[in-house]
Amino acid sequence: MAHASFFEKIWTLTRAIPPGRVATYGQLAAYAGQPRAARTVGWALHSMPADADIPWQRVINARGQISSRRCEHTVPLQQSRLEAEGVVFRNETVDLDTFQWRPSMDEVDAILADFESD
DNA sequence: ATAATGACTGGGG
DNA sequence: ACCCCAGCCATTA
Repeated sequence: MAHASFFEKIWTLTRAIPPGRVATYGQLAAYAGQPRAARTVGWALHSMPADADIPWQRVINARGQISSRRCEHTVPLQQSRLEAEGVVFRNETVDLDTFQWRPSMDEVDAILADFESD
């Protein structure tokens, strides 16, 4: 993987989120090495290649709610995609205690292994 | 090199 | 619990 950009790390991490689980922007930012770059994660997903097979719907905000109001992906679309995977919404909110993806540090390292050897 | 731009977040009121 | 706001930071729409 040549010159691992922050965006590429975010895309790779997003692809690793299992179906039926969700991750938050801040969570992925931290895994990518920038705990304070949550906003940049949203940008990374917004600018991901259209042909890439990335489960963008599995990334939501720290409140357990969908934050895609401002982009082409409508909230209903993201919610329906998640519900199709088994994620339950209650009052437009996902219970993070139940559905948040919680990989071990080792798993995260393995997911990003391709970037480390740069 | 600078400024602008968000699919954010945590804390305070 | 809810709303608001200042701080955040990689990338360049």
